[in-house]
Amino acid sequence: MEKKAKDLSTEERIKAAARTLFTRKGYAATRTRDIAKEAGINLALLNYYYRSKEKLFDLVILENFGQFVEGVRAIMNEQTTSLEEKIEGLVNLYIGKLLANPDLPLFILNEMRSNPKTLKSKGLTKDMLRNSHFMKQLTEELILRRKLSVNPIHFVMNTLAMTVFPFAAAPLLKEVSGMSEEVFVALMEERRKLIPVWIKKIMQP
Amino acid sequence: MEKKAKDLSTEERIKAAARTLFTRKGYAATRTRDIAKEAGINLALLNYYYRSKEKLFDLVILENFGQFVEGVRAIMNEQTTSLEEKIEGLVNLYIGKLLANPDLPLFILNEMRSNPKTLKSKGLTKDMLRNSHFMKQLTEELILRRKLSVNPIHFVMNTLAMTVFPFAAAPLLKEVSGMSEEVFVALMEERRKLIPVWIKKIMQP
DNA sequence: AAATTATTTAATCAAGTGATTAATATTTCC
DNA sequence: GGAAATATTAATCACTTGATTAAATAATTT
Repeated sequence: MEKKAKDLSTEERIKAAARTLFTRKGYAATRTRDIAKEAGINLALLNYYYRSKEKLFDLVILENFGQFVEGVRAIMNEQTTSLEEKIEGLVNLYIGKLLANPDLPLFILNEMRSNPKTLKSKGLTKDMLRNSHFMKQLTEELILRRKLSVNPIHFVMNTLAMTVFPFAAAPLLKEVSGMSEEVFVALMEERRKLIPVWIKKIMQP
Repeated sequence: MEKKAKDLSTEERIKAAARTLFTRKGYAATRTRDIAKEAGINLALLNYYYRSKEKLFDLVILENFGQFVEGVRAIMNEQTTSLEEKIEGLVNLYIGKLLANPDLPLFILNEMRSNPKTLKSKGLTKDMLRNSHFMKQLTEELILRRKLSVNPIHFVMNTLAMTVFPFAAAPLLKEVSGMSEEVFVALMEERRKLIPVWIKKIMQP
């Protein structure tokens, strides 16, 4: 079957609909009839193409985790960039990703809580953090050069926290602060530059 | 009926079971039969005491949001403490809360994403942040004294991010770093002192 | 002790859900 | 053009789920 220009195939439309709804609402709260309606197809086609709701969900996990970690390994293991440049790269990567897909953080956090080994089986390798050039540089900087007795993991947590948490908590932050979506997005754009500066500051002895 | 010493009533046991499962798994993924089994009761009692699954869930939301915001207003509006002391109080409050109930952050974040007005109808008032003494002190410190052109909301986000995110992301952080639960808890305890220091540092011009 | 109220249970129900299927339509291949 | 393959649909099914109910038991009140 020749696909129409600019249009997805039925198979792709089902997967896109599934991804949207599973990411936003989770597995249990998403009905197969919801997916069919979102995709604009008959329900039987979901089973025709994907065999079951669960197999479709497995695909969505694969894609979401793939998107979550895409680009990380390259940044973390670039041999010619400084620690500071790596942090800038990582922060920019994630702010860009999450502005485009604000439902992703909660999906990842929820799935990791339900199935902690998911990330390992979906592409996470040791060189994304533990055996990365980044971690080597961070440890050298903190322990050897600055003689800090603080565990370097704190700074990894802080970098991820300041970058990812605002997206996961956006509805909460908007409610407690009264800010609009526009203001929120503007703050996230500001944080591209601010977060690396803050991380640099808190690493000072 | 006289309740046995040290034992909850049937009604309380049902609510405790519901809270455990709803907080961990969410509304849709929790079956009423699951709750009945967890509470050790016949399923009909759930409807006898609470009328429906949804009403029971509403109670759990009320309790969880109540616990989430308990203590915040007092810290935020204490007239005799400094900005720094408020930050220390807030960080200690939340690290204590979340060490005791690590499932709470994701529950709150999920519920806020599903129903953004929930917090407003469950006890959030403007004097918890926007009209708080804390916010007044923060704005004064940043704008008037240090002449920073950075939106004070960034620091609120950072404080919450560094405090809450590690708990929400604990499975992810343990997986990428390889640390154990014991190491994780130790790091959280360290952060009681570290986070206020970091916040102080990033507020420097 | 009897009446009343509260609690508990097994059985059952209606509605919803994920999956299946026979039939039909469309597209591709020879 | 017909056969084969692929795609699609409405109807249906078995099972699950939240809720209900009649009956039995326990506790409380009179």
